[in-house]
Amino acid sequence: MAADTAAGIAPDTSDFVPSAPSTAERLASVALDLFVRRGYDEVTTAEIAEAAGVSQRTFFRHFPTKLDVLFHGTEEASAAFVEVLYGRDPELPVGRALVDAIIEHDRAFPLRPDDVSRVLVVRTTPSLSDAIAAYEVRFEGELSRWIAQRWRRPEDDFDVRVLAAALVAARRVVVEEWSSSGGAVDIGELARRAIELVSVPGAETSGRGGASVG
Amino acid sequence: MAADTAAGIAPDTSDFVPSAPSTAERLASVALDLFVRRGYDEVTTAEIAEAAGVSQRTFFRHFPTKLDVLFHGTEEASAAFVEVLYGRDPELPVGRALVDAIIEHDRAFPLRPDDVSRVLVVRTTPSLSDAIAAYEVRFEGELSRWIAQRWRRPEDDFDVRVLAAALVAARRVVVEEWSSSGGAVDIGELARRAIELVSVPGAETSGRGGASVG
DNA sequence: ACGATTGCGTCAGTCGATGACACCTGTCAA
DNA sequence: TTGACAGGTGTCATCGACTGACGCAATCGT
Repeated sequence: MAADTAAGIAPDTSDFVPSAPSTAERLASVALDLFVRRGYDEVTTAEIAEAAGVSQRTFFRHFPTKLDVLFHGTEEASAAFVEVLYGRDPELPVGRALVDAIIEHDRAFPLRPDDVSRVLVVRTTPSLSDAIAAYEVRFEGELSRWIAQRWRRPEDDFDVRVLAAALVAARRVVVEEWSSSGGAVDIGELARRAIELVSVPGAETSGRGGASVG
Repeated sequence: MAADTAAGIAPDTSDFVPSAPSTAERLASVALDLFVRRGYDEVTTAEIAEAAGVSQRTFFRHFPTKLDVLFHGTEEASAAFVEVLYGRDPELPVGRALVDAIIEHDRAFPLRPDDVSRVLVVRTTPSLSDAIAAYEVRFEGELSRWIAQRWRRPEDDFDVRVLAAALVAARRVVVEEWSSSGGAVDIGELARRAIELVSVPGAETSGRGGASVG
């Protein structure tokens, strides 16, 4: 029966119709809509599946967990951010480069309506703020790799891990503050301020000055 | 339930028998043992309940979630740490006071066998590291209050939240590093090093110097 | 002694998540 | 054309965390 909506369009070799959302797309879209209207916890995966016209089993074939359907579509932005990060001038201090990356990424990936909805859902669901924290921690590894490369130190170096953890945490607060304003405030300004608080500007350069890292 | 250990002493005029573990105590003890032996994910709440001689329903009457049974007994230490924190000299810079608190708390609450087991369980259960992150975030609020008081700023001040988040994250790495060594390394040294990396020493005092925070 | 509280058992049910099996459809090679 | 194969799906059954409702028994306060 799902073939009616999806496969029915496939043989259509004429002009491509952008309105041929995949099952995953439909699930994510419908889910976000339901989450916004009734709250994350009040919506069951079975409901989402039904609203998308598929079985619950199919839901879980596309999204390993309920949380993943909420974050569908954010992976590209995350990956892009990492890329921007590695694109920064290796001579810049870590903090400065991170601020630059946040600003540039904001330009390349401005807030979309779906992002705003997502933030709304997260902010109105206490149990989700925990999940967010867990999500963020995964980014720590990524940032550790980046810092380790710049400092020419191993990834699991204590200093590297500490700074990565601190920066990820600071960035989380920045994004929180920013997204709770709906993207109105200048994220670059927030980032600059936050990172000045957390890392000594100029103390660590690409080669690591070692000034304050005793 | 707490009556057995604390208030239970009042009516108990005879000798107090320490070998009268409450149901919660028994559940937690049995659970930790099972977790260590077979892994957190391989042990069901029903098993824990059975091993403790109660029904599964009773398990959930004592512990809202499976995670809570693992962390049973850590609340006191956490509360004590907060107390130590507020006991620091208000004139000390935030970073320095935090390091002091970590050291003093370590002296007052050295690692117990159960703590070591807990760390082992957490470290061998990937899905739990996420949960840990979530747990840690709750501490952020506490630290925000503390910093806000020292800086005489509101709790939800941006700078306060950033520093709190960064410090909690740094502390998490410190505790990770320390507990993965079984408590062998000097946690004070780790803490000092980590916090020097994250906050400018001497830059912010009780009144906030504002030197590098502008 | 009596009503209230507390602790627990039992039963049934919800919800997230997974495994097993079968079906249908499109593709590609023989 | 035929047949093997893969991808996406439905159905059924089940697990495991967790909750609500009801009832029983020991204990506690007055």
